[in-house]
Amino acid sequence: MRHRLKDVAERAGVSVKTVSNVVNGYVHVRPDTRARVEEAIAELNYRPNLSARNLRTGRTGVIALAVPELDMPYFAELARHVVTAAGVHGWTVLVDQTGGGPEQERVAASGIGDHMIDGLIFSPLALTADDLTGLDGIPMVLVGERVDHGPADHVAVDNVAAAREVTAHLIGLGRRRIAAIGAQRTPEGASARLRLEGYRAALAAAGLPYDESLVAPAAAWHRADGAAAMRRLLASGARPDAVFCFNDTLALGALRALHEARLRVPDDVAVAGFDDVEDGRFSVPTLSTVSPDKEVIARLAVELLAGRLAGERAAPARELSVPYRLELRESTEGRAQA
Amino acid sequence: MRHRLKDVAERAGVSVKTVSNVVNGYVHVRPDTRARVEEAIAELNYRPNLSARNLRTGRTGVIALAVPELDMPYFAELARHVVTAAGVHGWTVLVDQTGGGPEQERVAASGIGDHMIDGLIFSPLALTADDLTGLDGIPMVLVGERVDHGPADHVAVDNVAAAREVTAHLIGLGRRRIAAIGAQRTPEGASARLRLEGYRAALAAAGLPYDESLVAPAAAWHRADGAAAMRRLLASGARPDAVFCFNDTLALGALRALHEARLRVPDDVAVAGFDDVEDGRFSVPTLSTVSPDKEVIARLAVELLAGRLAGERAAPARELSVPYRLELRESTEGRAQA
DNA sequence: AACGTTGGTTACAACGTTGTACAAACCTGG
DNA sequence: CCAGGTTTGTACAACGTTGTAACCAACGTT
Repeated sequence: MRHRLKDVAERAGVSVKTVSNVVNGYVHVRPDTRARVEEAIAELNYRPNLSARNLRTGRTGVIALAVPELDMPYFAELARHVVTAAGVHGWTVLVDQTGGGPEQERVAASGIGDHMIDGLIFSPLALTADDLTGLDGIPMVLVGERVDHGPADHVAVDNVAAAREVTAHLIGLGRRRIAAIGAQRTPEGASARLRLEGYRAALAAAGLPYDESLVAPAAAWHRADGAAAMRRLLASGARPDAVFCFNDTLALGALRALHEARLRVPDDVAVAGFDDVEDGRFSVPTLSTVSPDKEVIARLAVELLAGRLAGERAAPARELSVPYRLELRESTEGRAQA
Repeated sequence: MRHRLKDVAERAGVSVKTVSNVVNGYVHVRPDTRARVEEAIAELNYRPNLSARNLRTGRTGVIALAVPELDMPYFAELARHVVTAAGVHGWTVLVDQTGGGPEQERVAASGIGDHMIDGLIFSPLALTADDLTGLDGIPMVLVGERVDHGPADHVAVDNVAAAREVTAHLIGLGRRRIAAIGAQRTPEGASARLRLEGYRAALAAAGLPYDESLVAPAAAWHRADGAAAMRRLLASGARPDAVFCFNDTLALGALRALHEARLRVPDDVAVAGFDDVEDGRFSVPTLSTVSPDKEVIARLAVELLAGRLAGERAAPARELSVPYRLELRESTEGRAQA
C-alpha cells in the first residue's frame, strides 16, 4: 500500500506537520527528530502524493512540451534536450503531440491537462501571435519561429539570417539557379516565410533574379514532401544547380529524388538543409545544413519558463536569439561523392 | 482567474454537487437544471481541477510512456502511436526518457511522478524481468523484447521468427557470408539476444556455418555504432556479402560505411534492418527491413493497460504477439542501385 | 388516504498535503 | 534565576473534488 504523511508521523512519534517539514527541508527541526522521521520515511518507502501537494500549493512539478509531431527528427531531438534541461530543475516533462493543426494547437495552448501543468513550452506550427493573445492560461514559452511580437517569451534562431547565409554559401560555390523547397502560402507558415525571406535577400545581395519557378511549395515538411517537390521541380524543366530546403527532412527527400533522377549531388545539384538532424550526418551524401544549437534552445526555454514560474508572471515578453552555424558536408562540397 | 465548482453552482443557483453531477454525466438531473448548469459552465469557462479530482478518485487520466531515447526514430514513431491510441481513451501521455540505464529505468518503473500517473507503458532496454518483479507500483505494460516471462503484460513481435525470416531471405538471394551487426554480450540486451538467435537459426536451417568473425557487437544502436561496426567488419577482412543489422539506425550507419568504402549495395553487400523507420524509405539505397506493426503495438499496449485499470489488477500477465512483415527494398534487391 | 418508489437535489465528509497561528521548550545575558 | 528572544513542535483549516446518506417532492399503487 501507499503510505501517507500520517503513517510516517505515527511511526516516528511526531506530528504530521513535522514530517512535512522534514520532507520539505524546513530548517528548524532538531537533528535527532529529523533522523527519526527520515528513518520512518525510508522504512515505509513513503512518497508524497503529488496531487494533494498540488492541490495545496498550486504547483505540480510537471511542465508540458507541445510539438507538432514527435517523430519529426527535429522535434524528437528538441524533446530530448528539453527533457534533460527540465530535469535540472526537477521537473517532469509531459510531451504533447498537437498534430500541427490550428484547432489542436489552440487546445494545447489553452492548457493541456488543465491544472496538471505548471508551464508550457510550445512549438507552434499553425498558431499565430493573435491566437495566443489573451489566453489567460499557464506560463508559456514559445520555441521556434514566429513572425510578429506575441504575448509570450520566445526562443529561436534568426531564421532570416541563417537562410540568407546558407543561400549565400551556395552562391559562393558558383551556383546560379538555386531552388528553394518548402515554401508555404498559408498565413501560418512562419518559418517558411522567414526562410524564404532570407533566401531572397541572399539572391538580391548577389544580384541574382528571384525566379518563382525555382520555388517549390511543400504542404508538410516530411521526406515525402521534399521528394515530391524535387520531382516536380525537375519535371518542370527549371534545371536548378542547387537547392535550399527549408528543413533537413525535406532535403533528405530531395536527395532521394535526385538520386532517382540519376543526378549527382553535389556535382549536378548542391543541396542544403536546415536543422542539422542526426540523419543528415549519415545520409549519402551527407547533408550540409544550418545547425541551430538545440541544447541552448532547450535550456533557454526551460530557464525562461523557470523565471515566469519563479515570479514575474506579468513581465514583458522576452525574445531570445540562439546561435547557429553552417555545417558544411558532402552535399555542397566541390568534389564528387555520389 | 480559474473558476471552481462552487462558482458555477452559485451562478446556476444549484448546489456544488449538482454541478459535479452534470460535469460527470450523472443521469438523474432534470433537463432544465442541466441546461442552466451547462450555461454557467460555458460562461465561466469552467475546467475541473484534475489534482483535486485525482485526490478524490485516485485517477489522473495521465499515463506514462517510458522509452530509452526519444530521438531514436523507432521510439519516436512508437511514441506518436501511443499518444494517438491513448487519446482514444481520453488519456494524456507523459513521455519519460530513461536514457536506457538500469538505474534510471528502475526509477521510471517504480513510478514516475509518483502518484500523478495511472499506468505505465514501458519499453525497457536494460531492465530484466527480475528487476521488475516485486514492484508494487502502478499497472504496467511492457513493450518490446524481453526474454523470460516477467510479472507484467507484454506486447512484442516475435523477434526470433522475424530475424530468422529476414536472414533466410538474404540466404535465398544467394548470399553466403552474412554478417550481423548489433550483438550485445550484456545480460540486458534482450532484443540483441533474440535477433541473434533468429539469425543463427536461419544459418543452421540453410546448413551455413556460424562464423563469430561475422558478428559485430554494438554498444548502442545508433547510426554511429552501425557505421563503426561496419568499418570494423570491413577492416577485419571478414568480407561479408550481406549484413543483417539488428535495427534500422544501425543499418543506416552501415550503409554509410559501405558507401565510404566504395562498396555497392546491394551488388557487393546486401543490407537489411529491423523496425521499418521512416528514414529507411528514403535512404540511398532504400532499406529492406522487418516492419513490425507499430500502430498495433501501441494500440494493444494501451488496451492492456486499460484492462488493468478497469479492474483485474491481479490477473496473470499476458503476452501478446504483434504481426510483422518483411519490407523488401533496394538494399537487398538484385539490380544495382548505387 | 396512506403507502412505498423513484427522481432530483442537497449537506457533509473525506482524499493528503501545507500555511498560519500558536504553544512549549530551549537558550541567552543581565 | 528571570525577562527576552529563538527554536522546535503542534492543531487546525483549507485547497477542489466526489461518494454517501439523506431529504423532499411527485408519482402510482393498494
